Order: sequence, then C-alpha cells, then structure tokens
Amino acid sequence: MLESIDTLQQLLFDLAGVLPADTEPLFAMTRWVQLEANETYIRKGDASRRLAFIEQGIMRAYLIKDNGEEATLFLRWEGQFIASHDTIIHQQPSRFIYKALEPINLLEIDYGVLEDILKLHPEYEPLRNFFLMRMLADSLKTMESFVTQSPEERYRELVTEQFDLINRVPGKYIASMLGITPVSLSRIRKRMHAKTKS
Amino acid sequence: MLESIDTLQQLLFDLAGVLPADTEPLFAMTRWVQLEANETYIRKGDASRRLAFIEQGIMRAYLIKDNGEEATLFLRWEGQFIASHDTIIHQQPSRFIYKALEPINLLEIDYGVLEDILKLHPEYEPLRNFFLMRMLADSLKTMESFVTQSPEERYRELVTEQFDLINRVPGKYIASMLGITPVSLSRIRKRMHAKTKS
DNA sequence: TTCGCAGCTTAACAAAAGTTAATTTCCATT
DNA sequence: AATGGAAATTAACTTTTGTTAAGCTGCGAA
Repeated sequence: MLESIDTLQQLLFDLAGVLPADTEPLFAMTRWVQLEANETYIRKGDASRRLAFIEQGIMRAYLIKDNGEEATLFLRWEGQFIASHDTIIHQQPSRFIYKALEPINLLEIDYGVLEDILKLHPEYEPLRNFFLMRMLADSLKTMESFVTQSPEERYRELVTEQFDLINRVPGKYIASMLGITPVSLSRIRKRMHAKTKS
Repeated sequence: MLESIDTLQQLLFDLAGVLPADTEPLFAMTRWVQLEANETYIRKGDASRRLAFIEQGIMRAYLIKDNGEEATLFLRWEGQFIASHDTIIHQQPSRFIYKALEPINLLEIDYGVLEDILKLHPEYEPLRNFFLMRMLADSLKTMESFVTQSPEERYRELVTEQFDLINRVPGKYIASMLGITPVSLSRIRKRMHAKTKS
C-alpha cells in the first residue's frame, strides 16, 4: 500500500538526486484516497485542483455532451498520474467527471499546496516537469493515433499494447475513447475474428 | 521583430515577478531563426531539442505514414510555442517534420541549454511550466474534439474560432489535421454552403 | 433458481467517409 | 497574356460508421 511513495521517491532521486530522507516536506502534504468501483473522484463543476498518482485501479475521465451522451477522454491506471486539468490548467470548474472503474488507491495532493511546497523546496521541481511531460506525451500519442489511424487500427493497437485494459474496461468506454459507438466496436471485433480465424 | 522578447519578459514578470532587466542570462542563449515558406525547421531523424516561440508565421508538424502519406498533427502560429517533442520528451530522433507554411520568425533555444540555465536560475522555472501547460492544454483540447465531435463539427469550430487559419493554410493540411481526406473536407464545405444558403 | 438489467451483439437502413479518377480552379512563372 | 502544375471540387462506387431497435448474454439481487 506504500509502494507509490517508494516509486515516487525513487523517481525524485533519479530526476534530481533528492534522497528519500529529504522528501518528508512533500509527502507530508499528500494523502491516501480509496474509492470503490463506480465511485466518483471529481464531479462536474468541482473546483478542486487535484493531482494524484494511481497506485492501483483504473480511472475514467469523461464529459457529458450537449446531447446528454458521455464521451470518454481517457483512462489512467496504476503507475500513472491523473490531474483535474480544467481546474489546474484553466482555473475553471471541471467540465470533466473522473470516476473509478475499479476499486482504486490514489496518492493525492492539492495542486495549490504543491505549488507552495515547490516555492520552499525547488529541488522537487523536476517532479512537476516529469508528470507534465508524461501527460503531454500521452495526449500527443492519442492525437497522433487519431490523425494516422482508422478506428480499427486504433483498437488493434490497444489490444496488442494494452491487452489487460480491454479485459478490465467495459467495451462501451473503450469505444467512446476511440471516437466510435459501441455498435461500431462490435463490428470491428467481428471483422478481426473473421480475418484471424480464416 | 523583437516583440516576442517583450512578450516573454512580460510573461516572466507576470508569472514569477522577474524583472525584464534580470532576464539577460536567459535571452542571451536564445537566437532568432527566419525561415521561408516551405522551408523545413526540423527534419525526420533530427536529434536536436528545439523549443521555439513563434513571432510570426505558421508552422506545420506532420509525419509520414507507412503508406507514404503525410498526416498533419498540428499547426502552430504567432504567439504559440513549438517544441520538437520526440527529442525533448522521449529523447529519440524526431519522427515528425516541422515545416514553415509561411515565412516565419522564431525565437529559439536548445532545450538542453535551457535546462542548464534553469539550474543556475530557478527563477525562470515558471516559464517552463507555462509552456508545458500550454502545449498540454492544446493537445487535450484536440483529444476532446476527437471524442466529442464529428469531422464536420470540428471543421465548423475551426472556422468560427480560427477563421484566419483556413485562409492561410491549404485545405489538405486542415483535412488531415481533422483526421479526414481532402475529398471529405470538400463535401463538408458543400454541405455547409447548402445549409447556410437556403 | 429466477428475475431483471445492463452490456454486447446483430440486423437493417441512412449517412458519412474512403478511394480512384476526371475535371475545374487558382496561382505562380514564364 | 499564356501555360504548367498543384490544389480543390465533383463524380461514381465501396467501405465504414451512425442510428434505431431487436435479441442475446452474463451477472448480481431478490
């Protein structure tokens, strides 16, 4: 249950040479959050500025479209960072909802508190760059997949690169993350079986 | 021709209270780059880690797909940052090509040099957070548009929110950025005329 | 075990996008 | 002004996706 702190301390040492013993001011301001499956982490309209590291479980970020349907923006799982980007980047109430798909353990910190700590302890700054770059890398990869690949190709890549994900996440969320309907995803699966089984 | 430095100095003051007079160590390491229309800024395979602020002009970032076709990832223009993200984030030779669509003026710095400066002058650090967040905000917005909107809706939004872009950028690049073919873009335009002119 | 319900699949049809190729339009250069 | 070439449009046809609705399946609660 404390592996995340080990991981992050190791990261801070690798990035900036900060010894685990010197990370107390940072981790003193973090707190553990446990959520059950289907429990909401961040509500629509929530103004809190949360940054979290996922120890275990899967989180889904989505929004409600004008027509009332949900659109899944992304999924994040153990070992990844998740942030309320509307409140942190745009300083606006969140248009997105963050909900646990499985029981989840998070190590969270308030972004404003983190900024205060960084003023006093600039030696932690590389950690902020790290998670910003990680989130940027993730979004750029998604963008790339949308301009270079068809929905079927995006799904095939998901199956080969993140196989456990499709076993842990309901297909309708996978579909909307790929930018298609669940009906289309079913057809893609059928086409893939047809090609493979021949 | 020096407005970018004014802009960035003002930004640094707003973000961190750094006076323009105290920014010399930073701007001493930047350099101006002028490119003609169609000139390449970053080649495929290029390992340089360039970060630039666009003073004037439009840059296109694209890659060559397996089938030999180009896919435009994004366009950036005056007032925006552009970065060789493959080399900076993944420390790999760039799979992307960055090319000027118009004559362009950039204020550039090598990312490695910037990191050295930031070690000596941590007071500039908020600037790095700023451009990382800006780039993250841009990519997240693009992702959002892909999961919530149809190609036609994405194009309509581009027309209303960035009207000058469609006058300055050939349609085939707009199309591939929207994830569709130029033929499809033509049909979308026709549909839009039909609906408007009725 | 049964019931109910949500999620997935299938079907049928409409709408949109991909593909290839022909045609037209628009510039840039002579 | 004439011309060559790239970009955009149009056309014809194929493929894929969206939409709506009907079954099917699996699983948890009663």
